[in-house]
Amino acid sequence: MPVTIYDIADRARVSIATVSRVFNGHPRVSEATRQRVFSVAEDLGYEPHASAQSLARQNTQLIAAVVPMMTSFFFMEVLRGLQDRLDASDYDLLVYASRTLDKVDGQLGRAVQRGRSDGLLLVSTPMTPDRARRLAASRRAVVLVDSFHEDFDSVSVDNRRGGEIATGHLIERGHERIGLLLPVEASVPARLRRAGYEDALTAAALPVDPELIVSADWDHDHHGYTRYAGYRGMQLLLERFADRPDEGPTAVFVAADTMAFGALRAIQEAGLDVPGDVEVVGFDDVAASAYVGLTTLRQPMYEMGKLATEALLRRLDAPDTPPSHTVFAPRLVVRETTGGQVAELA
Amino acid sequence: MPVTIYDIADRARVSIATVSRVFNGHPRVSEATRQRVFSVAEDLGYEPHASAQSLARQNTQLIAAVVPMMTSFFFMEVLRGLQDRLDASDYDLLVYASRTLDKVDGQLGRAVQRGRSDGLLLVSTPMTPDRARRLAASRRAVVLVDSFHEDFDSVSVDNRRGGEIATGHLIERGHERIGLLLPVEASVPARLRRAGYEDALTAAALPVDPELIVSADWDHDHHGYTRYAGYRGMQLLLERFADRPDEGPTAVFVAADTMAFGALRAIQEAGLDVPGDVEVVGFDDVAASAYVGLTTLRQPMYEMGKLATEALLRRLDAPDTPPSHTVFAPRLVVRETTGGQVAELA
DNA sequence: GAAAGGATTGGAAGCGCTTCCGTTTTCGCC
DNA sequence: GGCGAAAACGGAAGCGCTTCCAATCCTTTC
Repeated sequence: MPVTIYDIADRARVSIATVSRVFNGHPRVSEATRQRVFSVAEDLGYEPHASAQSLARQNTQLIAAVVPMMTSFFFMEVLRGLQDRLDASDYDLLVYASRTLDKVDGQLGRAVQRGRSDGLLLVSTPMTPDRARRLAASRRAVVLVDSFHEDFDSVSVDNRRGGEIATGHLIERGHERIGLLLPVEASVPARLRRAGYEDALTAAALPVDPELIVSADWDHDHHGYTRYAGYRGMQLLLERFADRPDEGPTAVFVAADTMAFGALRAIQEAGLDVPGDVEVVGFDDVAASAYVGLTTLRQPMYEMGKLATEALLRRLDAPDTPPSHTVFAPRLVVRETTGGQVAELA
Repeated sequence: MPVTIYDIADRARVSIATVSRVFNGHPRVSEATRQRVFSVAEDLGYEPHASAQSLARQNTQLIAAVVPMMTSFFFMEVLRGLQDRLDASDYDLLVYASRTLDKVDGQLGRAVQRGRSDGLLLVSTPMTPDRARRLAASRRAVVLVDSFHEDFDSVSVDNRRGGEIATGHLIERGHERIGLLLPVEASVPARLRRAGYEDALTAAALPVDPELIVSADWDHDHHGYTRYAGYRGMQLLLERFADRPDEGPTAVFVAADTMAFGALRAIQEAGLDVPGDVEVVGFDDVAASAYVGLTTLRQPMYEMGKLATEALLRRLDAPDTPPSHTVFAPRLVVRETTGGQVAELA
């Protein structure tokens, strides 16, 4: 039933080798036979068999993206960038989306199976030495998005600088007691953002007060990048200073917008006003942030996805280039939560 | 360099047939050789070659999801459902995400290539006769999510009923002049929601006034499912009644939450209050809706993804069952924009 | 102790395509 | 018209695995 190159070869009175050459645009085929083969193929409704091609060519035309979808918005934007670039190539996309980081290794294993994909895009996946080893052993093209390892191409955002910018913005606005809300400790980007926070404080000769810092270590769903984590975290922070309000934070840097939404709610429930009593800065600039008027740091997620794909495609046909690392600086977007204007609609 | 079953066969002193049997859990293999083969395989770091397996078995262990990502939230939720169910199987997921519906046919073509995937999940893709033909011709397992065709399994939500519920809710709250904001006309779910809107009005003996209806036909990005489309649409609607305010709408049913956000902004900019002057109901219940307090209709997106996958897997090993159709009823979630309570946090 | 019968195993033919190596054609040119 | 080189094509060997069929090996059973 399914038509193969043999059927075409028969009907077009050529060998299968020639049919194959025609379909692969091989130059050494006469125009006449090329036409004939194409027309027979058309008649029979022939379509090459992807698996057979993969096996024979030893490549799959598939690239695999491994993505812990912690914040779905980040993921979506990166995916859009990916997909847009991929559309212009003839690779298809295999997605391994895990809800938590513990599943990543399992997914990685599947993605890396021989004959499954030609290249890997690892998004927001911390590079442990073990993972690095497995990836290297798989001898596959790999590009890291939103994480870093010197052996692999990477496209990321300067989280530390972002933390510094966010905190610096609050310092400039006159705050001295600045809270920090983080997801789980294990999150690498979060650690870097924290480092930036500390950098900014230190640069301004302000103390780093552990009392002002809360990590949502109890919340492992989505690795703490949740509205609830922000809500609870903010409550905890406020409770700490319940009996000595003037020592409490007058501003908070929340390491992720999704968390910031929860934090805003908690502040509101505590009877405080934003930005009147507490100013808030987030990180990510997810879609809802503009609507809510949240000041935040925008990561060029779409561009990151696009660039990463670009890098992967490049590496795919030049495997032995030394790794390249692209770092984007996040951009501060000032909105109402730090006294900015009501944002206009895009 | 890469190790194959031949290498294992050599070292384990068995034939490749036996190696294959061992790896496929074939019962007719003695325990002794099974052990031996496994241990050799372990030593050599053997891993089956996916493409070779696909070719030999005539199946790919891949399922393809074709998804126009009109509203990213909807897509993400469905994807989560998909992925969660798939994790428990040994299928991997190929994603064809197109930004617009015109690209769908191209993606479909790729997804449907022989030897690419075993089954297809079509999300939010209107079933034209042409598409139905192509799918049928591909002889592949197909499940439709958020769309319908009698020849294929489908999992969808009753959009018409949703429109009716939304409108009915507003009617119950005493409104008689109820606006309707739609994305592009072409959108099938939107058409159904509109039909439900008309049903509800008719059932309440209220007239259907075309002046109260606006379609964002100018906005083809994301098929009109954008905040901007809602913003502009609402402005248009308000402008229409600028000179005779008492004939204008006292409530609006917006066919998608993303659009509703824009509509809320437009209402606010017009100096009107929600819900005081205008009440608003959306559709979808995306993440931001709860935060904003938008009354809306919740689609069980996650469950739909999960169920669809379930159906696909079922069909994959019983291809000749008659198609099944699952319809979920959307659920009304009352929030502030129609005078509901401030929602508590999840 | 031999025949019957089931459990194990090996041989070999695919699965559908690519590509290396030659062989046959064709064509330009003296 | 004949020669050589380039162009066009065919044969056949893979790619790495599955699986049918037949051969071999053990147990049983009488």
